[in-house]
Amino acid sequence: MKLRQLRYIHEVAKRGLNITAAAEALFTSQPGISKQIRMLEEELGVEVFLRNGKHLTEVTPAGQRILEYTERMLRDVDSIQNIAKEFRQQDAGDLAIATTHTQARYALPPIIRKFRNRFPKVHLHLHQGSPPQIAKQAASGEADFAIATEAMEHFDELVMLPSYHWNRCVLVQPEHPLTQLKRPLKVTDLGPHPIITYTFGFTGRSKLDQAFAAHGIRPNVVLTAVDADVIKTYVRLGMGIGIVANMAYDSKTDADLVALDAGHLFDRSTTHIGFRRGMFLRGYMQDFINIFAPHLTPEVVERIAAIADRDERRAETESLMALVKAL
Amino acid sequence: MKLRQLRYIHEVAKRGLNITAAAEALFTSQPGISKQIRMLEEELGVEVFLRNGKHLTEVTPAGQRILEYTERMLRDVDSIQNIAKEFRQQDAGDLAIATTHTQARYALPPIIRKFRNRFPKVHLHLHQGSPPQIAKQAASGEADFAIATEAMEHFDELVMLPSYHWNRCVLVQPEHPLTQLKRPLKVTDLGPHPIITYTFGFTGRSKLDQAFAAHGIRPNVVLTAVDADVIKTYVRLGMGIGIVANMAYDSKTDADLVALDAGHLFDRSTTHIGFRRGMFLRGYMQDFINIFAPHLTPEVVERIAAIADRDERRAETESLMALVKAL
DNA sequence: GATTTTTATAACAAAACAGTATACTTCGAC
DNA sequence: GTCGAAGTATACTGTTTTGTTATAAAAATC
Repeated sequence: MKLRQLRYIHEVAKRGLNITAAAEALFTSQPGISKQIRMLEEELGVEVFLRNGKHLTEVTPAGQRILEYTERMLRDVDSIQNIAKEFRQQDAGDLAIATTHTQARYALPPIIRKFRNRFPKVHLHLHQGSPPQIAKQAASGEADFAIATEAMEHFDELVMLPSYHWNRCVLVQPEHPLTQLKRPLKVTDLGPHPIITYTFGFTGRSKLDQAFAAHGIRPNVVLTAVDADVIKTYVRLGMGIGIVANMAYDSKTDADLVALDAGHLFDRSTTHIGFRRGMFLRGYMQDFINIFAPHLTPEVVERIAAIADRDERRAETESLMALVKAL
Repeated sequence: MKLRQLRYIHEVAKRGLNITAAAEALFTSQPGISKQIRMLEEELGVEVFLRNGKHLTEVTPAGQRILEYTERMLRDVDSIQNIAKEFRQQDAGDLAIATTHTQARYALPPIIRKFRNRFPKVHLHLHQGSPPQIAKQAASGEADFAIATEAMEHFDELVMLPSYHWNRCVLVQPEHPLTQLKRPLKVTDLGPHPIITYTFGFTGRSKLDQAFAAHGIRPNVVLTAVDADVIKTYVRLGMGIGIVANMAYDSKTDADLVALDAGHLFDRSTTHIGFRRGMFLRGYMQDFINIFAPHLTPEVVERIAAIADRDERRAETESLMALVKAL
C-alpha cells in the first residue's frame, strides 16, 4: 500500500469516478492512475471500484470503508506537513477560515487586520457558507477553522470553543412609531410589526424564535436573509423592522436607521471557533484564536483539545463561558 | 512522503533509535533506512532525529509530533488491510485479545472454545497484562480487544462495553471456623481473619476495599496476588482466607476448599470488553463480542461505537448494564 | 449509428529502491 | 586514553517501480 495509491482512489472517488479528471487534478497521467488503482486492488485482494467494462460505475462496500480510512490518513499527512512547516518557518503558511457572512462581514475584519499585521506571510482564505457547510469544511480539512454561532456542537470531530457573546438590536426607520417609546423595548412591542431577520439556521436565529415562542407570540416574519446588509436594505425600503446582530449596526454608515437595543429581550448568542480534533495547530493558528478570543490562550486551547473525555470537555467549555466578554 | 518512510521512523523510534535493529525487524538493510529517513527529513525540511555525529541521540520536538500522526496512520493502514481481508475471506484472520489472568483463566475458556469452533481459521493471540497495560495494547493496535474489570474508562480512545457482572466468594479450608456459621456471612465476620486476595488494580479489588472501608474495617490482608490460582495455593497452606471471584472456584478441582458466598457483601463488579475507537471491526470480531456478551449484538456495538458524543455514549452504556446478566 | 469520452494495454524511459561493500564515527570497557 | 565493538553514512550496482506516450477498445452520448 502506498500513499500515492490512496491519494489516487480518493481523488477518483471525489471526481465522480472519473479517472481522467483525477489525473488532471493531480497533474499526472490517466494510465498511471488506472494502473496504481489496479495494483492497490490486487494487493488488497478487493476491488475498490465496480466497473462496467472499462468504466467505473460505483464504489464497492469495501471501497467505501477503505476510503473513510484513506481520508483520515490524508488529513494526517497534511498535519505532518504542517508540523514540519511550523518548525521550519513559524510565520509563513496558509490559514483557511470557514465562516458565515455575519462573521466575515462584521466580526472578523478587525481580527484579520490585526492578524495580517502580525503574520504578513500567512496566506488567508475565507470560505463562506451555512453553518453545516462550515462544519463540514473544517471536519474534512478543507478549512482550518470554523467560526459560527449556530449548531456546531453536533460534530464530535470538531473542538468548538466559545469566543464571544452578542445580542441583537432592532433596526427601524427614524419615523417609525417604536422610536417614540420612552421605555425599554418589550418582546410584545415587536409582535404587531412586520419583521425582517435572519434565515433559520443562521446567526443566532434560533434564540430569536425561542424568545417569541416563550411569549406565545407568532412573529410576522415577512422576509429572511442570511446577512444583515440585505436585511438593512429592506428595512430602508420600509418593508418592516429589522432584527439583526448588534455588531451589524454601524452608527456611521447606518445613520439613516435607528437601532433600538434589544439585548434584554433575547438570550445572548455565543459565537464559537472550532477546529478538527487531532489536527496540528500551527503557532499562527493558535495566535489567530487568541486574537479572535483573548481568553483562548494557546494553553487553554491545548488543554481543552487534549481532553479526550467529551463531557469533561463540555464542562471545561462551560466554565470558559464565564470568561467570554460580550462584544 | 511515503508510507515506507513513516514505517521506518516509527520502527527506529520504537527500537530506541537503533537503525540497525529497526532494519532487522523490518527485514531490510540498514543503509536503506538511513537513506529514507534522510530523504523524509529533507522533504519535510525538518529533522526527526537529533544526531551526535553518526548516532541518533533523541527525537526532536517536531519528530515527536510527527511520530504521533505517523502511528495513527500506520494503525489506519492496518484497518484498511483488515477491511480487505474481511471482504476477501470472512472467516480467516487474526484476533489478539489483551486481558488479565482472571479473564484468561476463568471467563474466556468457554468463550474461546465456542469461538474456535465457529472460526477455526482465525488465529488467536492472548496478551496477558495489568489493566493499564491491556488498555495501552488495545489503544496502540497491538491487541484488538481489551477485556478487564478495573479502570478502563479513562482512555477515550477505547470504546468499553459492559459484558457481565460477577461477585466474590470466600475460600476457606474445610475445618475453618467460618464454615460453622449458620447464617449468611457479614463483612464484620471477615475482619478478624488474615486475608489473601487480589493485588490492587486487578480483578475488582477496588470494590473490595470500598466494602471494608464502608464498615470501618481495616482488613488484614496478608498476601496479594494477581491471580486466583496463587491465592488458592496459599489458602491451602493455611495462611488465611481467600477472597476471589466466584468464577474462580471450581467445585471439582477445588473440592478441598469450601467456598462461602459473599455476593451480598460487596458491590458487584462489571467486566468490560473494549476496542479502539475508529477501528474496523471484522465480522468474526463482532461475533466474538457477541459470544462473550450475548446482549452485545453487532447492531448494539455499532450503534454505541458510532456515538461520537461521549456522554451520550455513557448513557447508552448505562442502559445496557441492565441487560447484562450475572455469570 | 456516429461521435465523443473514457479506460486499458504495451512499450519505453526515468526514477526510486534495496542491497553490498566499506569507511568512518561513537560508545563503552579497561 | 586506547582498543574493540557497535552503529551509521556513502558510493556503487542491479533491480524494481513508476510515469509517460501512443494507441486500441469499450462505454456513453447524442
